[in-house]
Amino acid sequence: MNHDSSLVNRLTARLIAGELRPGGRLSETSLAKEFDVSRNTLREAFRVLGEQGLVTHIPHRGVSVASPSTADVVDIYRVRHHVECSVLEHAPRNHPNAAQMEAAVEVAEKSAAEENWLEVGTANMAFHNAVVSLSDSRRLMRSFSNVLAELRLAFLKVEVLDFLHAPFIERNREVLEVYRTESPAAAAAKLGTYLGDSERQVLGAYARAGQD
Amino acid sequence: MNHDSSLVNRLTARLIAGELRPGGRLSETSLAKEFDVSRNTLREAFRVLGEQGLVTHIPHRGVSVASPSTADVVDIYRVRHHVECSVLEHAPRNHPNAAQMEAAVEVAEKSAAEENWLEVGTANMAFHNAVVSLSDSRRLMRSFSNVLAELRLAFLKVEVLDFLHAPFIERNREVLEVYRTESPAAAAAKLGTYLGDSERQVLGAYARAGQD
DNA sequence: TAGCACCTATTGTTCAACAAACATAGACGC
DNA sequence: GCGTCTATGTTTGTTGAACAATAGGTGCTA
Repeated sequence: MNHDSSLVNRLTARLIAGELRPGGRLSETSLAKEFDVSRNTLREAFRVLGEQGLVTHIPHRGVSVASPSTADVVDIYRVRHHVECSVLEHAPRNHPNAAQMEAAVEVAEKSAAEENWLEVGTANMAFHNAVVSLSDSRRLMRSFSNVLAELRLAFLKVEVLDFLHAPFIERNREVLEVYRTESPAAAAAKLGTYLGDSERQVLGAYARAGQD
Repeated sequence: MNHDSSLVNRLTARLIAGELRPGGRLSETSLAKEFDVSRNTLREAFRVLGEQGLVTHIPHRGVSVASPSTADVVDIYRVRHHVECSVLEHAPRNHPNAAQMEAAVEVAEKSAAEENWLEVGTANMAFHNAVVSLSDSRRLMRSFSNVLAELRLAFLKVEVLDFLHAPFIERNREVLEVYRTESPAAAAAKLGTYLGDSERQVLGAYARAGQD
C-alpha cells in the first residue's frame, strides 16, 4: 500500500512462488533489509497480507507464511464450491471471459508438456479465477483469488505439485466445453464433482504427508 | 493488528456506527491524536481496513471512509446473491445456527418497535451473517461480513436507514420459516427475490439522492 | 480566463529508541 | 534424570521525530 503497493506484490510473488516455505517465519528486520525498506513499511505490508490470508500473524510472535491445516483446506473447498459453482451456474451463456478460461487451459496444457508444474499450478489458478470472473463482480474476484492463493500454499506445503495438478487440466477443459456447448448449469454440476475429487486428492496428500 | 487489533475494532465501530461519514477524509495526524496512538500504528490499521473495503486509500491523498457508488452497490448485491443463496440452498435442514437467525429477527422486531433504525440495521446484518454462517466456513463468513459492512456504508451514505430496513424485517422471518418448515432450496429462492427487491430499493434511494 | 511558479499541508518512509513479550539456556531442587 | 525457576538475549509493539515527495491551493502574469 505504500507507494503503489509494489512491496505487497513483491512479497506475494515470493510467497506463491514457494520461495518462502509455509510455516516459515518472516523476520521483520531481515526481510526489511532484504527488500530494502524500513521495518514500519514492511509491517504495513504484513497487515495487508495477513488480511488476505497469505500470512499468519500471532501477537508478539511475528508473522509466518500461512500453513493451511486440513481444516483450512476443507474450509477453502467449501468456499470454492459455493462461489465457483454458483457463479458458473448463473453465468450468461456466452460470457466474453470464457476466452480467459480457454487461454488458461492452453497455458496449462503447454506447461504440462514441458513438465513445468509450478506454471501449471499458476495456469490452474488463472482458470478458476476466470470462472469466478464470469460473475462480473470485483469483490467476488478479489476474495476468491485470495482464497486460491492460500490454497496454493497448501499445495506447496505438501510438495506434490505435479500429480496433483496433472489430472485436472483436462477436466478444466471439459468444464469449459460443457459450459460452451451445453449449459452453465451442467458445467456447474461437473465443476462440483471436480472440486470434490480435487479436495479428496489434496486431503489425501495431507494425510500421506502426516500434516495436520 | 497491533496488540489485539482493538484499534481496528475501535475504528470499525465508529465507521459502522456512522460517526464518520462515507467519503469523509481520515486525517492521519488528527485520528492518531484522537485514538492516542502513533501515526505509524494508525497506518497499519488503515491497511487492514482498506483491505476489508471499509476505507479507500489513494496514494498521497490519504484515507477516506468508503463511499460506495451505485456500481459498488450492484457489485455488493452480486456477491450477496451468489454467497447467501448458495449457502442457504445447500445448508443442512436443521443447522444449529438457525437459532442465530431467529435471534437476529427478534432483535430486529424489537428495535423496529422502538424505532431504533440503526439497531435494526445491525440486527439485519446479523441475520444475513447468520445465513452465511450456515456454510460453516470461516473464510466465507469473513469475506461476507466485510461486504455487508461496506453495504452499511452505502445505507449511511443515502441516509435513509428507516424505511429501507423496515419492510425487510418480516421477510427475514419468512425466509427463516420457509427454511425451517419447507426446504433450504425454497428458502434460497425466496431470499433471491428478497435480495433483488432490496437492491432495487437501495438503487432507488441512490437515484433520489442524486448519488453516482 | 488560462497558464504558471510558488507555498503549504499531508502523506510516504525512514530511523532510533524503548517497553513488553517471548525463547533459550543454565542453575537449582527434587 | 526431570521438571521448574530465573537470567539473559532476541524479537515484536509502539512511539516520536525527521525529511522527501506529492497534491492542492494561491496569487501572479499575460
